[in-house]
Amino acid sequence: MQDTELALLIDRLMRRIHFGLQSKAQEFDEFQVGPGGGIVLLTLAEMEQPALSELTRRVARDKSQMTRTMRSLENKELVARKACPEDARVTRVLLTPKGERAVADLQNAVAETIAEILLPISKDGEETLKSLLRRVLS
Amino acid sequence: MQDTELALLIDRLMRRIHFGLQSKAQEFDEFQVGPGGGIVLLTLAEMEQPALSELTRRVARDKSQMTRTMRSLENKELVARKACPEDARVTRVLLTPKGERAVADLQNAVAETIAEILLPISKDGEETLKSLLRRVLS
DNA sequence: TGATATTAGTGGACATAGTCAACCTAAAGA
DNA sequence: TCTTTAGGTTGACTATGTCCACTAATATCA
Repeated sequence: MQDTELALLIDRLMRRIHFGLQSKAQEFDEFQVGPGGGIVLLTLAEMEQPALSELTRRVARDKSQMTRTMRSLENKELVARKACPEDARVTRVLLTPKGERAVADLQNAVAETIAEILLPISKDGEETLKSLLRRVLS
Repeated sequence: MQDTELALLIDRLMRRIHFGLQSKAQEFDEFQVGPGGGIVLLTLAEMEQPALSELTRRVARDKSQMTRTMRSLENKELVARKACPEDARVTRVLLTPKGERAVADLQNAVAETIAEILLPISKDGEETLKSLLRRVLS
């Protein structure tokens, strides 16, 4: 028996998160970064001034798209670029103070949404879920 | 501390599945249904001639987009529409024999991809993961 | 050292997917 | 009957994704 269930479950969960966040976008997305910019910001917040290429690998998007997302975030003054002395090809990316605030808002909204969605399972279940996903993606 | 980890994990897993499938698209996606059509076909395969509106709710897409996806699948003769006698507004959707074959190919490819991705965790872990997701989405 | 690959990043062109509003028809409710 | 609601379609627009070409800087290795 072919097991395709997981793929459909993941897709549906993704949509749930998406709609949950969208419904409160007015309250938290004051800079209108949208889903694309949001993922980049949240990921960036977990890294230490990564090279753009590292960030790109982490979010698993095309580098050309990342160029455009970065430009948009830069125009909103949420992120900044910094030259890398050791390697003139790379640009390091960092959050501006304004970006830090945007990230905090994003984190609140995402955490709230996730909490709502995870209501049907226990705290233990949630931890198990995350630990399994972490292992899969490690 | 705000927990946004799950959202990022889900996003990354989604991308993994996406790339895994894309890399073997030539082998299985002979009708070029792509990710959008694929999700619809797989979901449809699990339902009994649903109304288009039911299918739309299940995959959580906009109804206008579903109209277009359906047209594309219909042009490839993978799905067919059927009038509903009880309610003249609804159209029921069903897989054609050709569509059934496409679904079988899709299922193989997806199952194979999922299996590769889930290598780091045990069979038990996999079951736990699915059961947690099922409960969340129930 | 110098020729050649590789890597980081940008830009253009195009395809796919998502969103929103208007619209039509059929059914349900008052 | 009049009004409301649900199922579907269409159009227009935005956002994402993908592919390819290109520049500049570094690595590799003869």
